[in-house]
Amino acid sequence: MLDINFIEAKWQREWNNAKLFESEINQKKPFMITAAIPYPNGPQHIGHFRTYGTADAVARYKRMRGFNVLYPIGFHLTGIPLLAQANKVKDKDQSILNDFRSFGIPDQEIEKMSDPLYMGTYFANEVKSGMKISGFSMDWRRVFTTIDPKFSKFIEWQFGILKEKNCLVQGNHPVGWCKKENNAVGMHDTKSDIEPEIEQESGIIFDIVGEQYGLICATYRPETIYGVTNVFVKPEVTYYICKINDSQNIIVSQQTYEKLIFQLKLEKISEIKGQELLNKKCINPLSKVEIPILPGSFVKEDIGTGCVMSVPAHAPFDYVALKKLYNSGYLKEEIKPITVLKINGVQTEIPSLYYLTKVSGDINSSDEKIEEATKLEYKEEAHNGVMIFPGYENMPELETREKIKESLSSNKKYFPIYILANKTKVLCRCGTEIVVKVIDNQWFINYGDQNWKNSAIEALSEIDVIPSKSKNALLSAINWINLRAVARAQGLGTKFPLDKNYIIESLSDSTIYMAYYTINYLIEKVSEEKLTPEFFDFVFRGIGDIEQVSNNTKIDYEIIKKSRESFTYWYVETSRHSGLDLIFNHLTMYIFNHVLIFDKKYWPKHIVVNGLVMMNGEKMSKSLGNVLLAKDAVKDYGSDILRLVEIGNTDLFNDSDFNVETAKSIKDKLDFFFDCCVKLNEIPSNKLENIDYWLYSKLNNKKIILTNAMEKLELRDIVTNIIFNTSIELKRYFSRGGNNSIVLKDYLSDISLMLQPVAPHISEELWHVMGNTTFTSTEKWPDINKELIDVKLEEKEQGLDSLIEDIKQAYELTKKKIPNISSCNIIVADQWKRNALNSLIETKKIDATINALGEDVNKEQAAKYLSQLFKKVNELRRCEVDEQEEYELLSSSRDYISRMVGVQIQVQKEKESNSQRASRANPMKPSIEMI
RNA sequence: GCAGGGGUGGCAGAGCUUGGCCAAAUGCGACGGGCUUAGGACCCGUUCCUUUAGCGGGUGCGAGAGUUCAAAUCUCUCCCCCUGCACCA
Repeated sequence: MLDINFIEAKWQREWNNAKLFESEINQKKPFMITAAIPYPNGPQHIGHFRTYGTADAVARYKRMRGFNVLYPIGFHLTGIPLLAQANKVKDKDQSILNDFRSFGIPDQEIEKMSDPLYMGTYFANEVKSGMKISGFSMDWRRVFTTIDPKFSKFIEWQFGILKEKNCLVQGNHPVGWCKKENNAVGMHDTKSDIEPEIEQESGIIFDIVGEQYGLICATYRPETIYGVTNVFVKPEVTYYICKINDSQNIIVSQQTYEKLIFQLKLEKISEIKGQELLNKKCINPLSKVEIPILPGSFVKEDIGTGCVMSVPAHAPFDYVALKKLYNSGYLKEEIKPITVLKINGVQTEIPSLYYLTKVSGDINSSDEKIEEATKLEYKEEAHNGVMIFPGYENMPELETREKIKESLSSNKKYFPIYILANKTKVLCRCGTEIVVKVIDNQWFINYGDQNWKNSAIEALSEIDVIPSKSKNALLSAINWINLRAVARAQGLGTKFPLDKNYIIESLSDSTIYMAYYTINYLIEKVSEEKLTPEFFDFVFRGIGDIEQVSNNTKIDYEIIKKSRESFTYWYVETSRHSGLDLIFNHLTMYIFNHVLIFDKKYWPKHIVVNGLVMMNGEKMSKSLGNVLLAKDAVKDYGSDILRLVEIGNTDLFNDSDFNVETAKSIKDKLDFFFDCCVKLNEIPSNKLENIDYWLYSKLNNKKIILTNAMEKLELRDIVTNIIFNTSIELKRYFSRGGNNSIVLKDYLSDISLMLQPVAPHISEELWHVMGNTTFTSTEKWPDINKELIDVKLEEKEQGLDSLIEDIKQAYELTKKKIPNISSCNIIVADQWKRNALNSLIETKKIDATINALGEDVNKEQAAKYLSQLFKKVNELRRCEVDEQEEYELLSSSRDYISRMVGVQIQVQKEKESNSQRASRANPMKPSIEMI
């Protein structure tokens, strides 16, 4: 039995002593692998085995393939969540305190976590120790965090380049906002962690006839402007007349005014009751038609602007409201809906009525029904609708929307209005309702720049993306990404160089940090103020003269030289491991920033996307209540087994339980391998027999499969092949009478070597038990010996297995009828049948085949046989084993078959048998006769 | 809505790129049997339906249609699910 904890600790000690993973420049080809750095806002849970275990497997495999491998790690402390969490601790938020206690964190530590930096550092250390006991082959000398002052210098340098290349632009940007705290509010700052969903609406101004002010209506569908028949206001509501953008006057409801002042420049002039607007008329800003202002009881005074433009032909609510007004007698004359768009194939005068009827509603329906009709209509019209209004004929609705916005804008009758689309009100932690604020002069990184995009696409075309289907996603991400806001008001991180009141947003400060690993331990003794852009320019871009850089920065010449050497050595062959969820942000930004900053030689080469599993420890803890901490799991199961489980089982985190059964079954298999290794010296070494060659053949096939899987990172295949199939093969070898230490030792040695990437500790242990004194970590990946692959031999063994299956079934079924069966004849098919089979496959013609068989064959018999075969002529497979070979195989395996099926076995040849069933024999599918 | 990825046996999950040993790997589960005082572990078998001993036959990989001698695999249409959509790591 393997004592997992003992051997893991032992080998970790050995690796440390030998400094196996401290990577320095040498003659070998470099390979640098980086995995997304953890965000330490909690203890490390077993999910990390997927990300870092996978990267570790690659690192270990590449070492065995002769590469000089660098696998560094850092910690990402930048951002808001730590701050938000620290605030919760400060506020004594019970749920977070309970969470932390359940992780076994002492109370006095939790208290100190009201300081976000303390919390981050604490958990970073936790995660680090979790990684260490997991035995990941990282170079621990290179650890840093994204809030290290020196790293900040590096980021400032990066942003200097972004600025210099005109990649930073300013503009307006809507954000969730707490007016009490005067702060931008993201998901982490709201009650119950609700993400504020900001949507854009169109505000359209309708001037009022004879007045100095207009109404501003909010709508999702400005393209229906030509279908507007009237405007609704709510009579009992107070409206404010205000000046917008120091030019025209508009009115909005009092309640929406309070929100809109955060988006539009509004200056209140006076108040007016909705009632007072009712007798007035206003002007459609595009068609210039005069339309009435009508009372709308359904108008919500706190949404949009409190004024609604009415399009009865395309909005069921408007249609119903107008009908009701007419029925009540308020309107003397019915207002006729104006239809402006149609859907091909749908015949209707008034679409809103059509949809109302479609959901089996009428004008007396409940709001829910009308809402349903509205949604359906909006959806179908947006999808399939084309305009019928003169001037816009056949233009799709969405295209028209943009056109109309433009026309309105040019008349200054259009203003974007942002609303929160959340179903319920979003509250700040302090209890205040969140509003949308448009921030002026927000800084963006302009990923929309076409030249920049082109370079990124060029780079992507050279990147080996695993799995390859993710390459598509990356390409569309590159095309899609546009402006990205880069400055944040709060959180930990590097100050934004162009406005020191802000902090660089945390995904933007981690796009090129991998390059920093190549130098950070070299500049350990350099004080941060010396780390000027000149230094980084030289090290990472080769700009300038080293003497001069040294003189100007006062940094030691040797340090600069080494840094440059280190970067240029390591950063050529880089592999990036990241999660599927990061394709649309981090990985895309990673490519963009690399192509902007570095020479082509140092662009990304290899991206590995860990698919299928969403890593979200937080969710795991809260919804499932079953966080399995890495350190506990390692103690219970061992790092190697966790690696194998994680790699072999994708959907671990979708299940509520850690799959103990799988872990156990893997442990059993490993124990079995271990026992085989231990017993190796009790096994004699003999002359090689068929079954030994069979094992060699299997072994070399396995090497092909595993090498291939390692190259393509099909890790699941690795686990099934090296754990489960190996155990099946070994068991079959023994039960088939295999007992030869020569082949076993070769087999087990290669298995233990090939275990190294995915189960490094056990790999070392097996290797060691077999008498080796080196590390598998530094051994070579086994070579494939194709000559030992014997297809025919494997075919024979497989034939034997299926024969045994057949006999067993036949035996079981026959036993019921004839209880005293004692033995079984197996009858080997004649050679002519093999010839006929193979010939039929080639010619696909029965007559030609028969003629080719020669004179000694009974043609009638052959025709019967072939006509049967011919039914499936396209599915037949050649049989390479001839009659004599099959006969010898079965004869020599009599004991084995006997043992497996429990009856005596006799082997006969078809032509020598007088059994009635003899003619049923097929090549490699002998006839069976129970006696 | 836009974008990306999916829908396979009791479950998880391969396979579909390069159509054919695919009734579909592997693991788990379930059932039966062996071993045990018993349980666990381990071993053997069964696990779509049918079958006149194995052979064989039928149905079958979201739904439907098509291409083909042949489709889980290729094409088209439809339905459904997951993820992301920006200041949030």
